[in-house]
Amino acid sequence: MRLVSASTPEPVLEPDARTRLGQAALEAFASRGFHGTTTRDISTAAGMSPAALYVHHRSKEELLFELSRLGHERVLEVIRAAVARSDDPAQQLGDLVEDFVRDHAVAHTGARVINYELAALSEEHHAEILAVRHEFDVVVRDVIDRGVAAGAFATPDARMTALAILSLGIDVARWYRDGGRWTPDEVAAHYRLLALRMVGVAE
Amino acid sequence: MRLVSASTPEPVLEPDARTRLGQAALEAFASRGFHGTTTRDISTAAGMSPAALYVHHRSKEELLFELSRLGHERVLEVIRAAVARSDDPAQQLGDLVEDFVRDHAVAHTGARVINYELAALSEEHHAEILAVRHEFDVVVRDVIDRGVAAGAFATPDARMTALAILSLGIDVARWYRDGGRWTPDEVAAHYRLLALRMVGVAE
DNA sequence: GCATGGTAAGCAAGCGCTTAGTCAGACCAC
DNA sequence: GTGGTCTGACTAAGCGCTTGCTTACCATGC
Repeated sequence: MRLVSASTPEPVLEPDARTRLGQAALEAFASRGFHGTTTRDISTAAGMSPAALYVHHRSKEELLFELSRLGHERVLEVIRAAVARSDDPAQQLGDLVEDFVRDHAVAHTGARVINYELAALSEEHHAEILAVRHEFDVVVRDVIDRGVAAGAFATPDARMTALAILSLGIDVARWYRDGGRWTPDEVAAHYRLLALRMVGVAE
Repeated sequence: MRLVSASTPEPVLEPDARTRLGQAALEAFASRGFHGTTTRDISTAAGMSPAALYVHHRSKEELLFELSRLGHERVLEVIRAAVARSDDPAQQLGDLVEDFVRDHAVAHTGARVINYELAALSEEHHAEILAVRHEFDVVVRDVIDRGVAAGAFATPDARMTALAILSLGIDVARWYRDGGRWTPDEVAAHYRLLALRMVGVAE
């Protein structure tokens, strides 16, 4: 979040105040929700006074919006990059699901915020985020459509199948816990198989 | 919720105060979350003063707990009934998913509360709800285990597959909107197919 | 000598919940 | 039936506290 300043190299261990506030807010929003989190929770966790939040952000809502926007754009980049690695629809869908799911397991804190705190955004900010989310659908649906056109996939409703595949990944953010039964890679690999089966690809 | 009183038959159109408070709370919690909902929101929507809430419920949290407990027990009954209708694992899993998904689409308001407001419960109440949710996993896993044992299903990890199938249904509550592109029955039928494919049943 | 980044103190509003009391109907001796 | 008592649902008012956010001010480094 901070512009690089060559004149103050500073230790990597201590991120700047703006970043610390963002991290603290992300964790608080993920565990207690936007309305369950106070500005004092955030600023205290970042080691600052309540007023410091307003030096770096206009409001609590705008801080959520910024975290949400950054998170959504990062995830969109993840799935676009996965699709770009191949021309084969089955490979594309498999890679997309694997990367999407792994990301939701590894970054489940952030993923919880971007998936479950949308309703706390202002109307304008909400609309802006929904536009990015719509791109998720488009990317997945396009891959499925191409797979169907190539005869590799079979599904009675590509749009609903795309939604279901994204659902699978999103819900990982809800239930995944660090140090639980599975690693992110294990979940990702299994979900790749499930998604390919959902579109009718036989092993 | 109200005990029948023969001496005051009253019109069916107007539920009693306790029920109205419950319905108002469910809708408010679903759309704004537990912490985003005030006791004044709830009581006003039920057509009463703020103090009326405390005539029928000990606290806002206990009202959430009661809604959550009732909702979970109802859903558990839905999936148990679906499994009880057949002895064939494929039929059982198909029926279970179809009924579970339809329920989450039709009753998405209640389903949002029971799936996404757990963190607002007290520790004791949370634990009690988790016990019911564990039963969901057990029911689905048992069906899949029996299908695998019978040679009807094939999956590298029955436990994770069970979780993924429940995920699919739970996430319906997040995205489903009344009057949207699909009816609950259409979603349920499609998800039945997806779930059966996920366990390796070919059409 | 002035941005930049921070704080102490506190404001107005809103919060969950309580208190003291009203009122309609059920109950019952007479 | 009638008058008296009791009970349970409900409210007006408000308490003590917390909320998001502001203001006035201070320290540091270019």
